[in-house]
Amino acid sequence: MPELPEVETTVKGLQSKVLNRTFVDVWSDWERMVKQPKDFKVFKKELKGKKIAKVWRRAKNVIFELSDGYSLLIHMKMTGHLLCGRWSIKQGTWTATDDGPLRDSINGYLHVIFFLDNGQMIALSDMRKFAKVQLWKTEDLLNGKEFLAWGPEPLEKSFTLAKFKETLKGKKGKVKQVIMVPMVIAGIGNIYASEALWWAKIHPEKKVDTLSDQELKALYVAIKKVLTAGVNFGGDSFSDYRNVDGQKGTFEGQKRVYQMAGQPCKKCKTPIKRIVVGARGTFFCPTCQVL
DNA sequence: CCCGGCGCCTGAGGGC
DNA sequence: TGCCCTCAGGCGCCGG
Repeated sequence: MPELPEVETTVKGLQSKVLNRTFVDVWSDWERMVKQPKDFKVFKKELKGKKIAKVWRRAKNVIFELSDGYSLLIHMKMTGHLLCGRWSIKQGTWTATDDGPLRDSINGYLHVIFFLDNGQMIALSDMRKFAKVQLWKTEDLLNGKEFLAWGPEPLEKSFTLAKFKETLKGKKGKVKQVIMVPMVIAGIGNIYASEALWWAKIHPEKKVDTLSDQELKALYVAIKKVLTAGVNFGGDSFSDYRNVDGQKGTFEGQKRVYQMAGQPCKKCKTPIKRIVVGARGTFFCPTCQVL
């Protein structure tokens, strides 16, 4: 699912394809994905004619900075991904008009398609329909309650060990749950949380306020390590995630625990265990990661 | 205030 | 073979 590395990969792909293009139209067969403005007709009217000046990422959101002081924000949630290609719409259903990114069935759930002025399109494919699309005045977005509340970006230079410790200070609960909260740290989801904790040799259910200085440092290093690897390998290869060309990432070989229950730990050969933490599947080595 | 649980969705997979 | 039930999962929100 799209976490920081997957969203980052999507953003890079978009930067290479859609900068300086202008939105000329937008189609949807599931208009409730557009949350702001709530009325799809208004959304369409406001988006038309806006030019893409910049594409960037904040937390797990893709943000298109547009002309006239607007920004388009897309959160892909679990099964969403953005594809670049060409489609035609007839009687409310879409058809691909080139052999673009529809490489496998998971790409075939297009629910919002943005049309650009050069005939190119950006499509939001999302099997589960959880994705969220919002158009804001950039100023309102940047000063919005939600935007301001997001935690630090773990791959930014300003995210130092001291900053990380400060971030976790006073937090309670199980470490895995805490590092997955967007308002604590941005961009870490279920996959990379399990992976980071394995590298740091910390049990996912260990209370965050009982972590030693050494463990905090190990976790800090591990978070940066797995997210950086995720970006470098173009995102994960085992979820519904696809890049803008419809292809999987190549993180597969880097994976150590996620969805590997029963397989031997890469450090000690103990079978990886699956437990549920905060209603989410969680994978760890019961020997390397003790409570 | 903190934590658990729900809602939004639908394909996959298990049971019978 | 096919139907039905359950589950996964980001994350905001609600209720205890």
